[in-house]
Amino acid sequence: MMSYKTGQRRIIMDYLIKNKDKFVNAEEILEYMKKNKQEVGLTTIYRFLNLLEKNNNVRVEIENHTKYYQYVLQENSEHLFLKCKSCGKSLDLKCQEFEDINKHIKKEHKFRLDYNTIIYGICDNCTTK
Amino acid sequence: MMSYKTGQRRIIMDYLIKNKDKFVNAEEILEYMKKNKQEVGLTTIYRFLNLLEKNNNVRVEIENHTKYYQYVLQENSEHLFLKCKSCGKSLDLKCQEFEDINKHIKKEHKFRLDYNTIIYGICDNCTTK
DNA sequence: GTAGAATTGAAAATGATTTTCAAATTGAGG
DNA sequence: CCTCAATTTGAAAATCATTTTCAATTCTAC
Repeated sequence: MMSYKTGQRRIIMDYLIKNKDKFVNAEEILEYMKKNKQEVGLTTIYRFLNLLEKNNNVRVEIENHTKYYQYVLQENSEHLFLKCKSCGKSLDLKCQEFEDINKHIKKEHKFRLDYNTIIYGICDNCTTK
Repeated sequence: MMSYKTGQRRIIMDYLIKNKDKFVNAEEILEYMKKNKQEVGLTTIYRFLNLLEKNNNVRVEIENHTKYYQYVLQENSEHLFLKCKSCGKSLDLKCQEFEDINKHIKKEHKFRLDYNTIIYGICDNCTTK
């Protein structure tokens, strides 16, 4: 496991978990830290985010040359994630159908799915307008 | 449809189609153009790639701060695409199982899948080493 | 304690992409 | 063929998130 029990990493970690339903970027984390008088440098934030990414603890999304991160809780770490390309609405795909797909991909295509993959689509609401 | 029948866009287009099995970046396209004495500026390449992306004609992947593009042929434009995060091996998911998943997502989750989504995993070969 | 390793962060560097803007090309109508 | 407006082009400059550097600080064993 990662050593974020110590130092500023724990602080960054807490922020990520608190915001587990959004995608946040380094700048936003820094902003929050500043407001709450937490001393963390931008470089440290970037370094830790890279670590989390390498360890597959986060979903990563890039928009406008900026990386956004979402911490993946253990309980959701085996579910695919669907997100609307247009409005951002998103959900964990927990139905049986996806368990089946995972099995199918494993058996027939010999791949182990990366559950942090973000699957994109357009939600009904965005389609009809 | 897009107006790439004219000018340098057609040249870029041809290159993308010729390399439809890889992901290529702007610099590689430029390099190729230079070698073949085709006059196309980097700016034009970037502009056209952005256009293709907006029109959902390409799959986009970002690695090391660099965007890589893969042209999506009409015939594959309704299949999900699976790629190994480690070695890059990839395939179009054409089985019935995925047709079913598409229907499921449409009916139960009210999303229209974006077929240009890249689903990541680890292939057998990369898993066992 | 103390040495070695890991972490931190300010400042500078990086580098792919975008913006700007003036020149060239295109295309629709006459 | 012209002509004019709209589109496209590209060189150079600007942008800006991220990485690198490196010296200082903190942590961890022993």
